[in-house]
Amino acid sequence: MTTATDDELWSAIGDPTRRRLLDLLLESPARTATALSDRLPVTRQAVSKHLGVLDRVGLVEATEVGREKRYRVDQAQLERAAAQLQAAGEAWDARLRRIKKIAEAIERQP
Amino acid sequence: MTTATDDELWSAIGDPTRRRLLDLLLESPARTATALSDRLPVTRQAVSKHLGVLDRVGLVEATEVGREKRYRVDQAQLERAAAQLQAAGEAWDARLRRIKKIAEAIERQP
DNA sequence: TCGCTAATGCAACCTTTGGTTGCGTATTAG
DNA sequence: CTAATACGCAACCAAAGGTTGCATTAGCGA
Repeated sequence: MTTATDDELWSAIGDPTRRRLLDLLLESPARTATALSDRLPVTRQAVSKHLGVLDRVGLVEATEVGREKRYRVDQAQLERAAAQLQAAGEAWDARLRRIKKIAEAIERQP
Repeated sequence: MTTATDDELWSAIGDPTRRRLLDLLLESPARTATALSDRLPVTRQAVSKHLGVLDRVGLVEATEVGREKRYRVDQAQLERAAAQLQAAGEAWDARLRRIKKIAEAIERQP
């Protein structure tokens, strides 16, 4: 149920800082690494590395404007990621329910 | 939207090996660390450490039987985690939709 | 135009964490 | 009783998140 491609996306959005980065980019697009680092408890370089990761998996894209580099979220990709999160949650939920049923069935016949 | 407690659970289920571990424990409960490591590409010690993490956040619990220690999933806790996953996915989805609407509205008025 | 400031990128380094190997201890099987 | 098995602890390794320091380049005001 957890494929290799899954893991790539997971590790990308699995990091708290990267999640907050995506969050910030969603509420105000086209921000630069420096601007983003102002709103996070980490340095610009850390932010820059994270943006690099997000860029490599295609969750964000950047356009260079003069001396600054503005990032924005790739909506389609993030939608894919969000869908996978929901699916993962639902999958576990379903399995838990199945197991709970089995457990109850066993309890009913001593 | 992403609280501190969130992060604890995220980091617990954010690791691929831990996710597979939970998966294995769901399909056949009360397995030992050694048995679990047989079905994973890592050593018993690695599995043991992961089980320690999962135990600390309350996702699994262990009962000692003689020389072995059997682990099982805490259903209530995993349900909480699964719910958070779904919620996170839905939250991002909702924000994306909102932004998409705004973008379209802007495009319609030149 | 000149020089200063602001935004990036690159590199070295530290720390945490997932992972391994090796060893010692305890419990169970023969 | 002895041997095999399940576990825990400790040292060690590599990758990843994070920091500091420095070099580079683009914009802006005098």
